[in-house]
Amino acid sequence: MSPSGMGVPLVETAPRRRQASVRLLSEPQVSRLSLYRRQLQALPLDSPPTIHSHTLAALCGTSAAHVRRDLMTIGFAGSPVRGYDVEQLIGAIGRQLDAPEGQRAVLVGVGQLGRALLNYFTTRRPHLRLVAAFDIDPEKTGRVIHGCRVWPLAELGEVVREQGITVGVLTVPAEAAQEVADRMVEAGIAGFLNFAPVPLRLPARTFVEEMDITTSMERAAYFARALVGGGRRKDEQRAG
Amino acid sequence: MSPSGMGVPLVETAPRRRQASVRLLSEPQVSRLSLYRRQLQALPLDSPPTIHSHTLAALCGTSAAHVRRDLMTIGFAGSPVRGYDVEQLIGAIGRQLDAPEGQRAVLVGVGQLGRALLNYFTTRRPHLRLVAAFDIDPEKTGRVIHGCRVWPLAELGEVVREQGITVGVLTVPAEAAQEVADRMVEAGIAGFLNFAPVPLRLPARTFVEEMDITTSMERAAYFARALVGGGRRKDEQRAG
DNA sequence: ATTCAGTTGTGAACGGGATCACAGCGTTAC
DNA sequence: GTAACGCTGTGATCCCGTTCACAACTGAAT
Repeated sequence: MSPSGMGVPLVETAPRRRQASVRLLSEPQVSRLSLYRRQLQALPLDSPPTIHSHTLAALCGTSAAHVRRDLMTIGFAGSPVRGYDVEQLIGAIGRQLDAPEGQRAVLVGVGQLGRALLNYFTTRRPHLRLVAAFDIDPEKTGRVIHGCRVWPLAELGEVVREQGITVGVLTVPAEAAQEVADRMVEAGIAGFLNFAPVPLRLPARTFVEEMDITTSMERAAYFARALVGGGRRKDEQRAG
Repeated sequence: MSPSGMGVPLVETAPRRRQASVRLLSEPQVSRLSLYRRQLQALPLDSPPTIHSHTLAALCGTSAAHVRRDLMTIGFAGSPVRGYDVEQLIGAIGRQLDAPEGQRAVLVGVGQLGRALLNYFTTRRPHLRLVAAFDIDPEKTGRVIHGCRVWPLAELGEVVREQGITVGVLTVPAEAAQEVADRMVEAGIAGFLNFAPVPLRLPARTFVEEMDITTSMERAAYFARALVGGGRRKDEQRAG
């Protein structure tokens, strides 16, 4: 589906996700920390001010050892009996994950999925906000969708540069994805959420989170089959 | 927030993704194979009938070694000079990933995101089809959205059981996710795509693909920052 | 004061996916 | 016919996230 057709160079390709030169946190760690924080923030008001690794693990579907290891990595200590201070932990995670000055994101491709995501994000946390949307269709531009103004695609570079935006959500058709992504990189976007069903080929010092729904669906289907069908063929054994 | 509030049991938790007792393919392998197939099917009509590992790797953003290893795993051989036969490879991948009789999926939660996903999938491949949607809101039920009928949530069990559906997409609010998921499991669904921002706690012999958009966004933001900001602090070195 | 239950912090071991490197071989060119 | 190129198939290796296991410690109970 690449626009360049079959003219794919024969050079050996690099793995699709580049890492930071100095990587404080691993990818899964960032995911888990993000989840820890969200679960902690959603705790009822009358819950105790501290929480055990057990409990947090249960809330997040991980193991206690995992939680302890992650908190150790970010240098957050707890009390052997009381556990971890919830408020302070939320702060510590924020200090790791969030830019002190906050970060802004744009969304490109205001189709149905794009609109759904705008809805998802515009009312979200202040440290990471979707501040603009873009589309090539003149019918869609100018409007404000869920509190987010839709600009013509042509102005992407200007808006992104002016506001120092670093994160981008791609919800354009597959054919347009690579080209649009290139323009976003050029404008200064370094972190991508790619919902287009095409792997992006981007320069190093760029991070792409592939949100390939079709592939995810096929994974779910495959393992659904492997789990229920496969279990009948072979002696059942607890996962572990 | 888990409906059970703080009453989380103190038992040690298991890792959140259970594996098949006999696992033919690993999770990343299934993802890649799914992608290989899609890219192969999207090849222009005038492309050669065979393809090299190099080329396929470039199309999919992986390495040639990776491609060869994956195809070796599914027992598909190529010619040392011509490469892999495209048609046959597509067939071989299908034989691994697809159920011979096809698989059906349902979607629960016909909000904006749910509708966008319905749009995405109803016109898709025959081997994995979204055949029904469910919602608790009487206003939404009865209608047909993108060729997919919306049923009352109460009839979920019946429909899923009758049609032997094994895959489910969850696009309900966080508060409802766990409860709905439990009902889906009970009805026979074993593979989940969970878009609700809550980790699901499901029995073994069940597979959950967490599609946590918020977390993914925070990941993208974190690494965007680590890549462009972190590189200035430390000596730049190629990712490797 | 002292004991004890239960939790944290962390070195060490484990496991598995990614990558390397090269032998083997089919195809083409001459 | 023969040589040589370049791709495939795969054992071996590497690397890193996960898990284990236990010492150290804290606070409560007595």
